Amino acid sequence: MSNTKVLPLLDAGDAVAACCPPLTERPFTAEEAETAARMFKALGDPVRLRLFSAVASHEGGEACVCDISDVGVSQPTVSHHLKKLKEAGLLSSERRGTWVYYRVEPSVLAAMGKLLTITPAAA
Amino acid sequence: MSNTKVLPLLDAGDAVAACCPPLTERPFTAEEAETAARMFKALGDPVRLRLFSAVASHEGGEACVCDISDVGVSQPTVSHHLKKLKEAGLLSSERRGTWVYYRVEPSVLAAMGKLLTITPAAA
DNA sequence: TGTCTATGTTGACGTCTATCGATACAGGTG
DNA sequence: CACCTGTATCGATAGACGTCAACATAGACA
Repeated sequence: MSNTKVLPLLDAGDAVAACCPPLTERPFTAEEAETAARMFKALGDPVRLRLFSAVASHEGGEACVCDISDVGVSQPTVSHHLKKLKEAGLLSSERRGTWVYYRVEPSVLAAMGKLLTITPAAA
Repeated sequence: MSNTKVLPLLDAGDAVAACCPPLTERPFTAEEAETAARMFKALGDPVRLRLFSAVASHEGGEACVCDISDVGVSQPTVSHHLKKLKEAGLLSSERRGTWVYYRVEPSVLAAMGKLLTITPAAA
């Protein structure tokens, strides 16, 4: 908490997109695991997964908070989870007038999908 | 081995494999999110991710504990994390003589990959 | 039998995290 | 300006989690 000087949100996304080979290709290094685990961890909470899925499946890949906040937890908790997803590089946000819109980072989604690819060599 | 039905490991794997559409297809229900989040959470720790990657990339998709336990934590911690991966349905284990071998569940890996597929409708 | 190695389990400890109510901030409307 | 709505932050708290040392268990071998 004390060492949160700056939040490198965009860097996180880029790092994730480029960091890692498929899980089945070779053993991850400590660094690769650290980077990739950050993403998996972000999706490792049911509420966050529902929020992320709601945004990802929304028209245009973006959604207002008011459209997705019906997940059974309080408003501060929703805000907290959206922040976590942002810090993990999975979502970006933009305020337009009264409402705040969250959007998925497609490159990150693709990178995660590649991680779970089954390589011919390992199969 | 005694047929203790304590841990429904295979059920967890099956549930994961069949539970969920791509994240971008429609908002997850609470139940779907609960199931899928269990997997992501299991991979959301750097040590577990390294262990899983080590097993998945090992010859034949299986590895002895002794081959993968060099991840910078104590032996009990390695055992603890392997257990977690087992409970999440990502790995299965089998004792052969002195050593215990862990193997990846390929169907689960494929199911997770499908989760992260970008559907044409959402793109 | 006893001993050695490989792996799992237990119990404890410190840290992280999900959650909430209260509050602050931002922007629209009157 | 004041007021209302949508969203973020703060502070507190209960529970989950990662880690280790100590101990337990399973199999191989003499």
